[in-house]
Amino acid sequence: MAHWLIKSEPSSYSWDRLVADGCTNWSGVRNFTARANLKAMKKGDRIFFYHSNEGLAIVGICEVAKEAYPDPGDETGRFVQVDIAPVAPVPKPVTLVAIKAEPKLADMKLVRQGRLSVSPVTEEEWRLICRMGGVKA
DNA sequence: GCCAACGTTGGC
DNA sequence: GCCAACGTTGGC
Repeated sequence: MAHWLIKSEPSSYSWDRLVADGCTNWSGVRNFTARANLKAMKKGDRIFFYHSNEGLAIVGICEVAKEAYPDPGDETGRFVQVDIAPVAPVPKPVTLVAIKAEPKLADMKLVRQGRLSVSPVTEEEWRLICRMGGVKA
């Protein structure tokens, strides 16, 4: 199973809102690298939910509920969306500061390519961040 | 609110 | 197909 990280500004769509909604379509991605990642997602893959601009931390874990399908909001028909559902909150949100302070996470896409909104997370990174966040395995 | 990074667009 | 201009993202 692959792991991923998606970002959202809490002011536009927060973790709390995802929990309240139970499921949502992750649309509006207009970046080819991010799109490639969306397309690679498989049902059941786990995803870190990161709050950008405010909070700056990984606050929750969600999963792919439906694999990539066309984003109806995209007039060009080139982009896709997936459906995601919340799995569990991260008890101790893992901040960007903490991630940057951890040498083992220095190569994370989140750090290396800050603007990418959908990025892959390696197995090692996933486990370490879960530990840092107090997530039970 | 500013600014740096970087991806996309469009003219040539 | 290259490259400059532009727009957007996101950390600070």
